[in-house]
Amino acid sequence: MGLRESKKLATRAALSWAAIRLVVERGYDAVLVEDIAGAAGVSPRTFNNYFSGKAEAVASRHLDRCLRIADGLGERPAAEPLWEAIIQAVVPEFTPGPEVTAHPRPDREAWVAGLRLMLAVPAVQAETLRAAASAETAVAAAVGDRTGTNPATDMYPKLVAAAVTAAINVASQHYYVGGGADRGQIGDLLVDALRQVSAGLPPP
Amino acid sequence: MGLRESKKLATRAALSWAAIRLVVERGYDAVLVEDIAGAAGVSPRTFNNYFSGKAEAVASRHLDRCLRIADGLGERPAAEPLWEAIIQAVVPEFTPGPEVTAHPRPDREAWVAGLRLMLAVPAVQAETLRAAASAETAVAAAVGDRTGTNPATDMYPKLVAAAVTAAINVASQHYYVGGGADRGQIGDLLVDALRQVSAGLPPP
DNA sequence: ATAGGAAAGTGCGTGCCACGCATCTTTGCG
DNA sequence: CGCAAAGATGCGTGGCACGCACTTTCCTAT
Repeated sequence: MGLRESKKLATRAALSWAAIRLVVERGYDAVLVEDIAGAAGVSPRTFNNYFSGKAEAVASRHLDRCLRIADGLGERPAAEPLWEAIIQAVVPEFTPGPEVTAHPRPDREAWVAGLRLMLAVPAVQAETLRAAASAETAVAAAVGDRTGTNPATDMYPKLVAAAVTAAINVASQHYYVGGGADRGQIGDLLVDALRQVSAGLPPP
Repeated sequence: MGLRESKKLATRAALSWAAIRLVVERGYDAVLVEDIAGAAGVSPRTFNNYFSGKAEAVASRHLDRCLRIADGLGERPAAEPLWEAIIQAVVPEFTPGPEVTAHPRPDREAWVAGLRLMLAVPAVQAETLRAAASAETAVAAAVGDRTGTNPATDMYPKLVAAAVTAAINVASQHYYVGGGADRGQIGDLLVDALRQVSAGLPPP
């Protein structure tokens, strides 16, 4: 990768991170595109070369995460059962790295509160869902490779991808919106949700 | 219901219908909020008393449809198995009424082409997904009633609702984006998708 | 029946935003 | 070293979301 592309990725990451940080800290409406661009050290006009709007910038980290899930699924051993491979590909993307867990930041509750507010903004919800949905194509392709099905003709791989997205959405919502953000591990919720979906959701 | 509420519903329906018709005919960017308001016989300012933007107006019919699914599910006999009730609640909402099938309009292919274009607009995709997701609360409540589970504490009813949405999305996409909009019935795709999801999506 | 008040519709003004276009700067390569 | 392509920037414009104040319409309680 040349200098060109790596700088582009760095700018994109800086913009996305700045967008999230500022929105969590100040609230969605109180953050201007100008602020985000400034925080990322770039011109306001350049912001729109990367994202079509504030909401897309905020959701782009979720998009990247879902695309990494598709990649991760493609790299699981072929002998592994499908849903086990899915779980192994999904969970790591939602477990905070050591750089987060090492710092038990005192403002964690403020951060979570800001996150909740951010996720309650309609435009953010919409763009987040769209990000996940657009990544489903890549996930479906990986599922197609693994199961020998064709995403263009069979619904099966697309259904699996959409079901995975659904499980992720429900688990995330249960974790953040419901009061789970304090006591439980989100990874456990994810595993639970994915197992239930893969079991066909029979009435209990 | 008083005159007040029925007028409100009529205005909302008129705005939503006008938005869809104009966007399908002319393309998303070529339609101004002013045009939609004019076609609905209402002031431009009033448009924003009903919808936060063009995209939400376009997606509102899908929102209504998903909410009717929740209602319909609540009215299925309690003895009916859950997933059978779901299928019976979902399918009728996607089968065109006799007022559509009676008229084999000559411009049907143009309409479908416009529809495809409309569904390809990012803002429309995002708002459509958000509409379905917000209706999931109602669907989850109905599932909770039927199965004796609590949407506030258990993920199960929310997972069912999200899985239903996922199946609807995949079947719709397969029908419109894929070439199924001409030969097949969308109802068959929906039944197939819902059955696969309820069977746990085992690899074929 | 009617008066009072709530709810909906409207007009205006404002600030933000998405994006086309032209220009300048940086990068990769011969 | 110099050139062509890609990216960053500045400017201008049309549109949009929404707060606010005012008018109109409808419901309700006396």
